[in-house]
Amino acid sequence: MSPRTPQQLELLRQERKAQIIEAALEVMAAEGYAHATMSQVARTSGISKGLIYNYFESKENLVEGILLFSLEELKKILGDIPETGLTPEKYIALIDKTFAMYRDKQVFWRMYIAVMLQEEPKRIVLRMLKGQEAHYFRPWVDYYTQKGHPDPMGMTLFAHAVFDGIMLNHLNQPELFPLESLRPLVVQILV
Amino acid sequence: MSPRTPQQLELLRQERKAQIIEAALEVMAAEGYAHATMSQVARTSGISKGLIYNYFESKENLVEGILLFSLEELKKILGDIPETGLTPEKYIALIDKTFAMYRDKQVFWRMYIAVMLQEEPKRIVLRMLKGQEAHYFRPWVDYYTQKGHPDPMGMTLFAHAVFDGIMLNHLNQPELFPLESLRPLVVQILV
Amino acid sequence: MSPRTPQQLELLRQERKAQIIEAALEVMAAEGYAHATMSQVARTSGISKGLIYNYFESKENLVEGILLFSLEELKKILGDIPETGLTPEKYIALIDKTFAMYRDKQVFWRMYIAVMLQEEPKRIVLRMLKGQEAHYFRPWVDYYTQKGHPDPMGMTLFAHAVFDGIMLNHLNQPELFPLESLRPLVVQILV
Amino acid sequence: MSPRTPQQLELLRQERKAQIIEAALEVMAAEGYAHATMSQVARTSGISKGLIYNYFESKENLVEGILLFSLEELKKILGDIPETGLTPEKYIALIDKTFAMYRDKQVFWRMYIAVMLQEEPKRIVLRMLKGQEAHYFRPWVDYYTQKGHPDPMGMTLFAHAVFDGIMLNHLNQPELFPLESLRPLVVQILV
DNA sequence: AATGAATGAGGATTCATTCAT
DNA sequence: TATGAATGAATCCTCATTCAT
Repeated sequence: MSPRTPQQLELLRQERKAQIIEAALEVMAAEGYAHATMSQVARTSGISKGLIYNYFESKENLVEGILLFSLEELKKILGDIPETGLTPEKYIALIDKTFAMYRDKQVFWRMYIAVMLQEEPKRIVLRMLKGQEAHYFRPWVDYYTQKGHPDPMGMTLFAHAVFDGIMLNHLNQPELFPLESLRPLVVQILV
Repeated sequence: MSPRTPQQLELLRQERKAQIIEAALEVMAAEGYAHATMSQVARTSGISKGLIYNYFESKENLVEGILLFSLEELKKILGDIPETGLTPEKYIALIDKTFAMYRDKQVFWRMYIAVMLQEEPKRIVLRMLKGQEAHYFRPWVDYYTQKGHPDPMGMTLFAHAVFDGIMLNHLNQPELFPLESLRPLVVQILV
Repeated sequence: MSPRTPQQLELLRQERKAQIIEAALEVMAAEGYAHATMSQVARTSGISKGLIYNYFESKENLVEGILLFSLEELKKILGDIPETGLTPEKYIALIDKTFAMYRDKQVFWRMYIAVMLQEEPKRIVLRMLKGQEAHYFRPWVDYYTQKGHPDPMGMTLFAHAVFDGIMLNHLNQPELFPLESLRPLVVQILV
Repeated sequence: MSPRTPQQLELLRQERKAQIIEAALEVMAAEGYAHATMSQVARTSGISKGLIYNYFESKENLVEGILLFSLEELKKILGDIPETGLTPEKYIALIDKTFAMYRDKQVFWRMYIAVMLQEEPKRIVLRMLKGQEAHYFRPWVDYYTQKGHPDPMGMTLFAHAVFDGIMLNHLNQPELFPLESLRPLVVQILV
């Protein structure tokens, strides 16, 4: 037979990569970054160990891949906010979408924090995020400025701290931190 | 040399234990819980590996020791609040003490989160904390009740989420999350 | 396109084989036999891994191919000596040609020795050479016999040891073992 | 019981190290550097894999250890020659001792060459030898100068090439390169 | 004939824990 | 009580070789 076309190969590679990332996300969520083994990822993904190294040159590199992939997912939540700005309605919708993610993508959040707190991978993430904060925070700063808040940047940071804190606690003790009952307070204080 | 009295021995044990915990805290802060090795702890503490196992029966057990030790430290911050309750002045003082700890004991907080997010050690912590939340949250619930807040428990959780979120972000990007400039907002919204 | 004739196909095969061998020689010279990988050979030669296995059934087999190929090259240096015998003039010319090879084909010599010293490939070479030494040494034995040397076979071995020793040292420390300044001595003692 | 004294520990470490080197030498001689596995070394030495890494931080490092150890052995052969210089009698004795080593320490020579030809470990060896050649060659240069040889340095290199060439060939085909029958020629031509 | 994705056995290395002294 | 040598299971990673296309 004739060999696969470059297009076919590219497609195949994309699929495999997604397959590996999905499995890695699952395993690392359950075991934690350091405790998860490449063998587990291989078994879970149904892909041989060797092939994984064909796509990611090391375990650390795999984590980087996961993070890149996940950040793309996160961006989707923001939707057009970075371009068109925040409104109260959009803010509330964002809160709901974010809370939904806290519920459904625990996998990612757990890894995100775990990774954040380890020196090595942190550098990877920071490199990825560096210089994007200003751009990322912009809609909030504008929003609180328009609302006439005396310290828009401070309020922006405060708002983000609230989200991270809720996420962290919900991750650890979901029943103690029920998102629904926190929602009204969050809306009232932040929006 | 005359044999030591039991009291002296007990004192010696306590000192050694503190010495080990301090070293472990230092190593784990730098390397992360999973990446830190018992050999490093031994080298840093100046105590032989064998002897460490005389004081802590496993690495996990050592982590438990660190957490117990650290929780004691944390309790000191609360002072008499659990017994005598919160007042606005005490609340503000508590905020300042907490922020000071975020600055000075990054070591502990880093490990605290890292540990929180790994399945295994988490159970240890949870076992330690279980059933204490009600008791621990009490002063806040009372405080917000007295203030006439419509959802004292929700506000209590919200307040704690704020603290955790600030801590998490300050840990990762201290210059982006300056505690001083957040302080007025925190006081205004929470107290 | 019209189908190629069998002759064309055979020619193509020969070219491909040479292409692979050349690349393998290059890679193995740089990395050493054991450290060189088939993937590197594929990349360097511009021929896919799969196709390489169409020409050489294993890595070991590829090495054998290289050696066979290289021995042919070596034989060319000897020219008609095996048939017509050695004369002083021919001997000197041979020395010069050999020294030139030490300079230009380091690749091959390095691999030659590396291969010699590893048990597995050595067997391959020995199998190839077995029984040829007598034939190969003949011109030297005859030469030293005619010169009236009391131990022609010993002198033959001695001469070959000299060449190998020079090659080995020149390979490792070219600037310490300058071939030109050794030439007069070699001529004087061996010819 | 009381712990071992530093002296006891040092002695123990020396013994273990020698034990490992001996086994490694044996395994690498039989299998070649690259093909030898740390597991084999462990099995042969009767020492656990883990402990080997307590003494040598990597496989490459182990090779370095072997070479250092072996070079010491080699120096013993030279005896007082570096200080007191060469005489014909000493030269002949040296030839005999060297030939004896070619016979008995094939292990070392094989590894020596193998290592020489691999880029990475070569640097280790070169670093060890660098700048020692002049000192090492001195007795030979003096010897040939006194004999009135027109090119003492060239003759020195020639002599060393002879030894290396004989060693290389004897290693590969001992029966074809009988050291005894080469001895008279070597003595006659070099001494 | 040609490609490179896929496999998996094998090898280097780490580290919690034990144990002789 | 105190030491650090010793163990070996567990883990990451490599690479010759195969195979679907």
